[in-house]
Amino acid sequence: MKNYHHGNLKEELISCASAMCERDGYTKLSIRSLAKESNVSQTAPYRHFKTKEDLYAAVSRHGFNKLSKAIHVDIDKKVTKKQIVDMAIKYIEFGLENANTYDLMLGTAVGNFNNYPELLESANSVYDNFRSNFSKLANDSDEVIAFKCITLWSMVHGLVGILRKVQVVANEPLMNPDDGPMPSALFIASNLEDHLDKVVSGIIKN
Amino acid sequence: MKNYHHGNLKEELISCASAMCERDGYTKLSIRSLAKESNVSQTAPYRHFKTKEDLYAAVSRHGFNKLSKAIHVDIDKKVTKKQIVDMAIKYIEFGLENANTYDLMLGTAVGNFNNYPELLESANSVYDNFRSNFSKLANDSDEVIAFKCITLWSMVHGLVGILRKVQVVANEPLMNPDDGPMPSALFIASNLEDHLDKVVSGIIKN
DNA sequence: TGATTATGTTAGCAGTGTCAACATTAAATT
DNA sequence: AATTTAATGTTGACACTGCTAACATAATCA
Repeated sequence: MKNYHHGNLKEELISCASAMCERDGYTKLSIRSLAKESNVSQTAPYRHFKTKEDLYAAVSRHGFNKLSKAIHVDIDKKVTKKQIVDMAIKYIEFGLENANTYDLMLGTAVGNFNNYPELLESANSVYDNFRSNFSKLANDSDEVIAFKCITLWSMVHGLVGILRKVQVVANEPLMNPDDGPMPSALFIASNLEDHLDKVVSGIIKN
Repeated sequence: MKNYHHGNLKEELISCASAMCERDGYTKLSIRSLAKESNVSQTAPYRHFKTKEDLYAAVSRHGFNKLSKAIHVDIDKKVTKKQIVDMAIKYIEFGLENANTYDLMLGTAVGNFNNYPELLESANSVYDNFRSNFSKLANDSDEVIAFKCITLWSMVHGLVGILRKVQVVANEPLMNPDDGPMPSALFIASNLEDHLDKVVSGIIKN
């Protein structure tokens, strides 16, 4: 019988699941619907993902890899404050443009990254972008660099979350209501640049 | 027949659901398990919550009210930078000590707060704590105040999220591994105070 | 070639959100 | 006070879910 064995199912499932996740949100992503959309039997995915959390971890890893690429800056260039601000903006843009996937990545759907070494590695590579930038900007101890990284990461992570809530929560004239329920990442970024600059300046001053 | 009509079921359901949510996480909270734990029939909750999102909204509102109380500072007192730092620390402590509920509140389980006016009101009351503090600290325009609020809220929100991930993601000596998978809120707070002080200083300087 | 392993399928269990139909009580109307 | 109506509870059912067991087929390797 033809294509009883698919040959490349795992990668196709990850790719399909990633698309479904971003389209409908990870809560709507079911193993059965994924199987259906991939034209395999209900339980075929179980040959590649032991549990649903395994599938989540694979999709999350996919997202972290994408994020890591998105915020990456060339390692040879001299690192300036502006470059760090740029990285922050790219991070925020990723979070807003891939909101559903971001929720999966930074949420609690995958409980403990230690159970998924590959996911851990991909998440670490995001962190490494922060660290390598800060370490080239000043001569700080590892602890201070970690402190700066956490501060900036918290800032941008928080902005991703709050910017999606704030228009709903506060009736402030900060954002253009014509932009719909979620203001465009570009609009936010243009306003944020000054702001991030100040925050980063504060962080750099240690 | 005795207690066919419960009389106070809705509040008991909310209270029970809130406890279950914080105990097991909101994803494990099912209407049926809630009904079971409350000793009513499977579908009794549907008389009070039309959908599961309705139930989520009620639990979330419960959490926002608690958070609002937790970070509230007396309106008569003169507002100092330290007071804002204290508010930030209390916010972070709440997020870490009520992590599962916080995920529900600030996540995407309730899609649009506009569909739940009471929830919106409770979430707004948290925002009002930020705003009222900043507005008493300097003579800023509404836009500037909003900007400061969003910055600080993002910061503390981000810290709640990242501090729960960072130990898993980065192998930095920032936190004491003896504290287990989640470092104690007190430990973090003691380290964070200096840091938040700097961040708040940066925000205040506009 | 033959045995083993990897990868697919079908059938089925327990749990879920939700609805329809019915039962009982409280509240409103006459 | 009696009766109608609405609120609040129950039971039963449907489609969907995560997951497992039992089986079928194909690829790999001795």
